[in-house]
Amino acid sequence: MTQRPFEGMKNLLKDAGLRPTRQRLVMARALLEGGNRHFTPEDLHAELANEGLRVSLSTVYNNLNKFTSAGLLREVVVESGKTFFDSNTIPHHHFFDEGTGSLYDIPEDKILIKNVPEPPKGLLISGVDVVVRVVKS
Amino acid sequence: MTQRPFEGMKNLLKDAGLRPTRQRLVMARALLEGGNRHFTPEDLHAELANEGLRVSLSTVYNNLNKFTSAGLLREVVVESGKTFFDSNTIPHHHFFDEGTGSLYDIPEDKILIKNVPEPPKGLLISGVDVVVRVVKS
DNA sequence: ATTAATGCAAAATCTTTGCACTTTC
DNA sequence: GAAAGTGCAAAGATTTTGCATTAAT
Repeated sequence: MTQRPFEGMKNLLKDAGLRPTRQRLVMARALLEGGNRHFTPEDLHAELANEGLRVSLSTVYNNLNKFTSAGLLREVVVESGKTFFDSNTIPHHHFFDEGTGSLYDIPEDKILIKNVPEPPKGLLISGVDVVVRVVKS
Repeated sequence: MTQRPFEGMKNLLKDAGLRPTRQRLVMARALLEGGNRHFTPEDLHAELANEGLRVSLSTVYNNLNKFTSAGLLREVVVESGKTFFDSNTIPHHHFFDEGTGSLYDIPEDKILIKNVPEPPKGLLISGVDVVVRVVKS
């Protein structure tokens, strides 16, 4: 994991074409410093609030979307009605615990996928997502 | 594809522990007669309305959920904020066209998946879903 | 100074629920 | 006639948007 120096966050945002506002710096630090994270907008908003960092919920939503468009985050779809974001943008797969709603990364090269058929005419494969659903045993 | 006889629908529902009401028969016919289908609750509601078959949207939602619990349908999660149902309950995978929102089945045995890692402690694999995202080429 | 971002409240989705009425068993 | 299902309108939950204010270039 690249432990990004504090000052680097500003450049990270600038390089992504995003103005380094206080709110975005706070979000970027929480998300991109340290290890891979899976979270909903609410999760992040609550976490920041807990630390006394106030960023409005709509700004959290708006910026998570901008971060995602800029390639800083990735969206993971595993449950209808909830959006998860993933700070790991390298292609990879997931375990999804249906009971708790927790996600766990599976490195892409751990799973062998072969013989993916040709897509329908006029379409190109943009990505392959594997979700391994798990339940309490 | 098993073309279920008209009368069979009643038994299908009964066998699933669901009272064969007019609304459920109408839904079951639309969904389970003929080939595999992918649809949202809104899709189905509009389709029925088009044919002059009135079933309230809440009843469509409620019954799609009951059908799913009963194993008559399956839920497919590919896009946050939208629930897709699939009348094909046999395990299989999907192409998802991000542009149009269309789903296409991929038979389970077409794709070879190997080396799925052990799930985290205390968890058991309940299913493996592969979504092949495709875009206009 | 210009342009973009924030925060709030309001609106837009999508889905579930409470309850009186109707249908099935 | 008891139990379950329906339909409506209302409530929930999640996400986006309009707009005045504030901050970044």
